[in-house]
Amino acid sequence: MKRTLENINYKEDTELLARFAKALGHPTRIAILKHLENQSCCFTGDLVDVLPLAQSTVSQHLKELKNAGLIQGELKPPKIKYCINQKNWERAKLLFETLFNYDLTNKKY
Amino acid sequence: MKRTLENINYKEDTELLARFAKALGHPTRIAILKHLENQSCCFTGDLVDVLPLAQSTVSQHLKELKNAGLIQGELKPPKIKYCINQKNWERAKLLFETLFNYDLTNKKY
DNA sequence: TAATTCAATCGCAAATTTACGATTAATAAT
DNA sequence: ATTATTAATCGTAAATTTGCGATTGAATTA
Repeated sequence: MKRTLENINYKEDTELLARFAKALGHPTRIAILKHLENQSCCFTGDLVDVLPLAQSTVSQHLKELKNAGLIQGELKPPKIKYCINQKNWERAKLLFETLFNYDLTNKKY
Repeated sequence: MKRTLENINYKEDTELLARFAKALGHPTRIAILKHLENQSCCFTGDLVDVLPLAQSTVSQHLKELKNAGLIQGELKPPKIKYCINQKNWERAKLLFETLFNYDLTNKKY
């Protein structure tokens, strides 16, 4: 963005939720996460086989999911085993639930 | 993106979920939606007062939320009243739930 | 009719995202 | 020691996103 002289401070939860949402904001990354849910874990190569994208592109998507904290990689040389980061996955789940269930939780009484 | 000669076809739900997630992928837009949940509905001007952003920028964020189907605008000349699009909101909620509750719904038995 | 109000849109600039091929680094196998 | 395998990273290009001020269009009010 341009001319952003001062940064905006949103609530921490808002920032975090947006971060998670942004990471989920690409069909390839949704597909990766769905695959990880099915397989529990998998190697980068498995995903390259499944997705119609170059290895470097898949690697980049994995990096973004990792940076957002949604997945984690474990070294199994020379491969890397990726799994969903359960702790942050639960965190994300709760943040989305809070957003979508606002009416039920806060407006009923 | 570059050199995308053929488009990738993901499942419809995957595409839709990614679309919703992308729209949620900015703290300003999360803030707008939270505000709409609190107020039920509001005018663009209300949001401009609340957010430390230019009117045109807020308008752009509203446009993205509208394009994703998460909100809808109702003409109340010369103002425009924005509300959450309940139908699509529910759709989004379900798609996120399906993603996050995969283990529970599909792996328990 | 003219002035005012509200919000979308335009035009621009900078940053970020998406994608690819090529290269690199690390490890395993020969 | 050399070769092969795996996946990250680099460099590049194009598209998209984010932000702003200025302008426009629509409708209300004076």
